[in-house]
Amino acid sequence: MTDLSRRQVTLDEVAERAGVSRSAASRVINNAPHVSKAKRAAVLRAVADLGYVPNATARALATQQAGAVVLAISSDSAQVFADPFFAEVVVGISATLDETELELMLLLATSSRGRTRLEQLLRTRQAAGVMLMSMHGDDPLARLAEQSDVPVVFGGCPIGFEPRYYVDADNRGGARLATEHLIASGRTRIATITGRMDEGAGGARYKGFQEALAVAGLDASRVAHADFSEDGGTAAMRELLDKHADLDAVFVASDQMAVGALQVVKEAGRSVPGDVAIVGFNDIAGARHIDPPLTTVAQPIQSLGREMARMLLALISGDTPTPLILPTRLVRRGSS
Amino acid sequence: MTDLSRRQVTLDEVAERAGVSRSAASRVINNAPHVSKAKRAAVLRAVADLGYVPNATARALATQQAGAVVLAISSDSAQVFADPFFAEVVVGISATLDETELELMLLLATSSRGRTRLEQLLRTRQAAGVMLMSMHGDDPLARLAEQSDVPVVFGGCPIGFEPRYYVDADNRGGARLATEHLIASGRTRIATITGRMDEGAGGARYKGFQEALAVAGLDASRVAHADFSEDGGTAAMRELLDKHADLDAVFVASDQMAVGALQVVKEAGRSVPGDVAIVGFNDIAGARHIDPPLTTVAQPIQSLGREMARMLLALISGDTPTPLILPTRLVRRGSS
DNA sequence: ATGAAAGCGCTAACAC
DNA sequence: GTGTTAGCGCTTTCAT
Repeated sequence: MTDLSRRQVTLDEVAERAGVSRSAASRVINNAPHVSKAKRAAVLRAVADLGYVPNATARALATQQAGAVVLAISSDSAQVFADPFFAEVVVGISATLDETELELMLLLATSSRGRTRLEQLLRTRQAAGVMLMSMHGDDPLARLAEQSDVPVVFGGCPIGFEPRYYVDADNRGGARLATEHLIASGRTRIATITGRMDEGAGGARYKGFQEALAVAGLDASRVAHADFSEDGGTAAMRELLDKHADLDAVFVASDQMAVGALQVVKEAGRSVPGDVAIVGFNDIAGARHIDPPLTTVAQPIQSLGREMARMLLALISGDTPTPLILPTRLVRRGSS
Repeated sequence: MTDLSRRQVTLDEVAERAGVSRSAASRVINNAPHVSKAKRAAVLRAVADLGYVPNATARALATQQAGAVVLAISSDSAQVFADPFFAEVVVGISATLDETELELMLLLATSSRGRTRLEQLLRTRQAAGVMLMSMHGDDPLARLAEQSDVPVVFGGCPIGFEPRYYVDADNRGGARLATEHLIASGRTRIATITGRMDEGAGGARYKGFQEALAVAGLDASRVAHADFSEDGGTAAMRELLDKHADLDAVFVASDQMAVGALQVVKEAGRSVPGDVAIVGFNDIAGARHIDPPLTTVAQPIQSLGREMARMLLALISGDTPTPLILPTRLVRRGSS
């Protein structure tokens, strides 16, 4: 009987059917106190009979609080979202949100339209909260987000400023781990290919690399900068081979770049890991299948999503969480 | 001056500031006719001064139409969304939606809660439209979606029934292409590893395989069923090698499975493509980097997303689009 | 061309 | 416990 109802069933109809006032019905729906057992039951029955589903829009308008949170990816190209990384993050977020009434909106704030939308979101309280990823520190939206009165959690700590609330992977620690591993296996002329230095992850991984080398008293001058992409890795590795022909290992700040770099090294006639050891970062799905299988630093991506959502929920309910750094770990495979 | 406004700026405030009635202001905002040039200008100025942004919730309530569309992934495990495939789809969808006022909500309808949410979405008009992916034909939600009075477009044609509106990749054609390529290169004892046969893509790819073999008058009995996953591919390949030791080629219905299969073939001491040629499906990012690089069938994933969104927009605005099949193409690499 | 008034479906004060 | 009332911010007849 609930099937045929094309029209929205209203609370008034439920109330009428149950023979109670609208407020009583409302109280039952939101299981608030001050309703007699009998009336409560009557309302519940009416709800079932009529197939009542509260109108989220009306509720949002009345309560002045939105029923959705937003995951916004702020970046120059929508293409970055194609990185499997985000899909994993979304799975984590979704898992956490699943236990609430909140919906998840996705905003690829890539075009100027998208950015405007994000800006409006931040200004008006159309969303219960916002999760922001791929934010560059110098992006004005970052500041705006920080000042906004809608709760905002950053995913990844942008370079240049530390947001109040964020969850990030331990990029620096992971890079140290990787570099120390290289050192421990006897390498001494260790290079690095960095990611974009205007991104938090790029800077942090570079810093970790430097630290490890400093502690060991090794030379940290063999560095080439790239942009996290495979092609970038290719170019950077060529540069490295060119300028620092003596290198015997390289810490590459992303697996995608490592793939490109590996190719170049092999084409240059050097063996991996014999002549040159390589360690990547991210543990992408393909990492174990390239030849040789890539040693890399894995980060708990789904947890990242889960924790971002959790932190946002905390913020929404008025708590004051502290930033979170999630551990990374080294996955040893053949390339080092 | 627009910065400090913590409170929502209302239309009334704009109207007052502009010295006009609320209706006039409203007309300007929605650029409706019947407003004098002077008043229009005044309102526009007030909007700019105050930093007015219409309240989407209130608007939705008044107009009875939602400001968001939903992408729902219906599947037993949230994990499927981690497939990079969806990220690409989302990029496509987002690109199309970017030109509209519609927001994108993401619903991983995996838990029973998630499914309930999807169901309610379909029953109540809380969303302007819904895009449904990974639907199994026997899922009751599929029927419900088909009857729902909110516009629904399917991504991928579920097995068992053909939805009114869908966009799909040419899975059957792609599989034929792949198999024909194998035949053309002289293989005669061709096997296949299928995906889940309860999914549209799984069935269609298998059918394409059969067709190609039938046309060539070749035996199509060498088949093992798997579930699209790498582990599934591994197991299926073992089975195949066991039961049909004479095979000289295999069409694998997904790259993930192909990766597993390739491994098994090599471990069995057979060379690829010398002894056994392999063709995959999907052209995942890693396909070109495995050894040997994987020949595979590529589908236009972003286009899939774009077209789904376009079709949904058409539906929302009252048109009656026709289903779309997007072409696939063979990407020849080393494994065949 | 213009403004007044009546909702959209819900919640929340407030009286009883 | 219970019901009445007044909004939330917007759109939309309907008179003027």
